[in-house]
Amino acid sequence: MTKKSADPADTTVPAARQVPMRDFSRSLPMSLLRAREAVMRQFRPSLREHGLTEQQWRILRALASIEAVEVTELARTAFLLGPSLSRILRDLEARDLIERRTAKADQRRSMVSISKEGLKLMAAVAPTSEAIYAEITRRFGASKLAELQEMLGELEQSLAGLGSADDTLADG
Amino acid sequence: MTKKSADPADTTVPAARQVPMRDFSRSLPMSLLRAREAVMRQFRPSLREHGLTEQQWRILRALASIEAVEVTELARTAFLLGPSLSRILRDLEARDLIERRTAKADQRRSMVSISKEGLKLMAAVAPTSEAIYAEITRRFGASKLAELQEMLGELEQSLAGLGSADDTLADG
DNA sequence: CGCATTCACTTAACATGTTAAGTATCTCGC
DNA sequence: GCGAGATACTTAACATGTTAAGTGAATGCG
Repeated sequence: MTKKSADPADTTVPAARQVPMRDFSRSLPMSLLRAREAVMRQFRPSLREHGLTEQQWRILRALASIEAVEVTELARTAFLLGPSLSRILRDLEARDLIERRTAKADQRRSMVSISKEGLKLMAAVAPTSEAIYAEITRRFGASKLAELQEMLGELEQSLAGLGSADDTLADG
Repeated sequence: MTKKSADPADTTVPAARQVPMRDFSRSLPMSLLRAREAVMRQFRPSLREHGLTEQQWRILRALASIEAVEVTELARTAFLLGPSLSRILRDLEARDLIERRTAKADQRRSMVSISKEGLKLMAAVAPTSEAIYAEITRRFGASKLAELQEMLGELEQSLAGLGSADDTLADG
């Protein structure tokens, strides 16, 4: 732990230390991953008590503020890929937390909405969830939190359209 | 795509709009998730070309700077859970990218190190990876990037020891 | 020593991420 | 109105995340 072992005079090195790269643990992806994990660790226990995973909760929340959405738009909102969403919707429907009906105008489209059961579950989870979020805000600082979110948004913007030319998740 | 289809005249509202919560898409977990995805989207194609996943790459990078580590410490460094690491090490070993030997002092421990093949692969991937990182830094701004990482670290610190009392991943 | 406990790791089971292929429906040009 | 292409989703296949249980080896205590 306290042993750096990055000693230039270390002659016992079998193979390593030959590929020059940034310190791995300080890379941006790792920072983001660790930060997000630190945050989600706070929420998971509460969600778990209600039999919900993080993604299922995202979907319910996305549905709570609207009447009904197509699957594709829901995927964009909840930031899930189609296949993941497809599976989760199947399960949520089996649990009667959501409802699905085929759009009249376009038989390909499936309109998804939250059910009465789903709303009841949300009402049960929301207070705890909000309390946790409030505690995180208190610990980190509200203004700092806002600033962080601002920077995260800017980072996203910086990289928009850099990757694949056909970024499906891009905001039309 | 350009069709919103959120018809206000749809009087068939089933249930929604009854659970008061923050705007879902502006929650901290979502911001972190989107930001990280925006970043990783840049790296994945290059890694994929070399037959590596993001996690495999994390492991190789973690191994490149040391001689050998126990699996448990590697898990902490690469920020992977034991079971995931166990599987990935099995695969990387089958591909001769890493080597494993049981510790003499403690037969339970398994010492992992990167192989010559692994180093060769890293040497092949590193340039592109560094170039991508440089481009991200250029786009977002070096000082802003440093500031962001600083804030992410603080966020982590804020939440350390809030979740489970026995946070195994805590830095000793 | 004997044995319960702890430890390091693996396996198992289920859920999601990710890419590719499949299916049904729609659109459009002709 | 028909057939090629686009669209909206689903299924499939493989890899990882996550939790729980299993296995073998070390520790500690009587």
